[in-house]
Amino acid sequence: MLFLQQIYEIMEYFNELKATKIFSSASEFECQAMMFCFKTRFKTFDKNEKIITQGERMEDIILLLKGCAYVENTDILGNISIVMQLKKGDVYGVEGAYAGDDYYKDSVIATEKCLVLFMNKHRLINPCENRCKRHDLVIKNLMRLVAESNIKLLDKLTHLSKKSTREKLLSYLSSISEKTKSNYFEIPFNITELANYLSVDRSAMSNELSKMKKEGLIDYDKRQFHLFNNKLKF
Amino acid sequence: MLFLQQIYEIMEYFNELKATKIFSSASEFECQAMMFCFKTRFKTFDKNEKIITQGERMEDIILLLKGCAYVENTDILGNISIVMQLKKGDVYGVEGAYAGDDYYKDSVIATEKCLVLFMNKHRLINPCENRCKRHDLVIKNLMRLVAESNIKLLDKLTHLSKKSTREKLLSYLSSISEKTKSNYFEIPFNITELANYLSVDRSAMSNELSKMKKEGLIDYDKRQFHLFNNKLKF
DNA sequence: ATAAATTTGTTGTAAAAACAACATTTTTTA
DNA sequence: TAAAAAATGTTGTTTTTACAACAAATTTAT
Repeated sequence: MLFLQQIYEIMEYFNELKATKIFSSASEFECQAMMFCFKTRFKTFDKNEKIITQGERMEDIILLLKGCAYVENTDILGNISIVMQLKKGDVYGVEGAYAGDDYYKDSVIATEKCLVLFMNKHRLINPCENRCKRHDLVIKNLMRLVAESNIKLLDKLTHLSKKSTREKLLSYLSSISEKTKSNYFEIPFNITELANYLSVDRSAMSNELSKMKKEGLIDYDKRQFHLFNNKLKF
Repeated sequence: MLFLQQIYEIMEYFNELKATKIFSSASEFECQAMMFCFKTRFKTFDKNEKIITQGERMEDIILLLKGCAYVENTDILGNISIVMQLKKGDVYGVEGAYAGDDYYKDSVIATEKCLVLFMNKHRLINPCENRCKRHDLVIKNLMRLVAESNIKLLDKLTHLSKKSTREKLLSYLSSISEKTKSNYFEIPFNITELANYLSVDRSAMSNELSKMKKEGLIDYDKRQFHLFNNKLKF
């Protein structure tokens, strides 16, 4: 009964699985095998519903198949902060699982209607006895995800560790410039989001951007930026 | 010839390998097998010598077996910043390898005499055909390392994204308090290092700490801190 | 197409941080 | 153990930032 239900679910949601980084290269049959192997469950959540509750026992890693959610942490003093946003294809819990956490360190809350895949953490992170063929690949994909997240965090830290708003901006903009190999590029944030990303006051940042434009260091319009490296380099 | 040399090297350095997180559970024989599998090379570096050069083609992941080093990045504008410190047992290059980087994104420089193990990144991250028995475990250990690094970075980001020095301090101190499950604890930094970690001016931070002490929020002496939660919570 | 909501740029003010300079204490090392 | 080096605490000054308030522009929804 449960067995059949799972088969049906995978048939129903295979396209969503296929679209994720961690299952992208698996066939429907292989997905089925893994679904049993990882003891998966699909579940839908409404907007504002709690998908994961901070402090509860951590049995599963989740994969967001549809919708958006955010990771929220409440510290010992009761301060609540949004740790990150999750979108389609993102996972939560991998780091904790590998680091040996027994309890969820954050809550995950649906920003809109979500479809979530729960996977048993032990089954997922330990290559299985019967070596279901694609497990190694899933682990590698998982590792890539964590590695990429690491790189993003390190980038952000580089910017945030600059003292002034201007330095933060230049650190950010030049990193984008480096990535795109161009000094004319589009950023993935609007101004408000950028201020939020850099943890600075929006109006102060907007002000600083204006100054930099006046000084001829940069030019910008909406998300389109132009870095005048000749003015910046020595 | 080379073959014999490698055997000798592993015999010579087995204790160092054993002491690292990624090879801790492997026997000498298994280490030998893996060393061939990963095409390893041991190499020593003097103080201030460059172990890895930013921009060069990335073939290897390195594991620091003896000594200390630091990771240094030069951005597009020519600004140099220290990304992190490496100590015995730390690896560099794993994230880049999994993220598919072709070139080293940073330089690694020895702070003192170092012994370094170079491992071919492809061999290391792809479970091998002949399935040398411990490879899976090494990959899992590697993943744990990256996962833990991720958690640390996220922690630091939480603190740095606070706007005021006081908030940064409280965020940091309460996270330690949470980890140690006590409001009386020792921090792993001295005051100067803490200011550096939190990216704030040392003297300003010292001043802020004094104020907080006067206000009865905290008490401290050297690295020993006491958080008065009752004063902090609402 | 219009109204409503959101984002953006600007300004002035108050608060906070960086910076510099220095005396004192602590730690290191010769 | 003495001398040197490094870390720490304190203060005053200058610079920068956050914050608040608001008008203008842009985007979204109806």
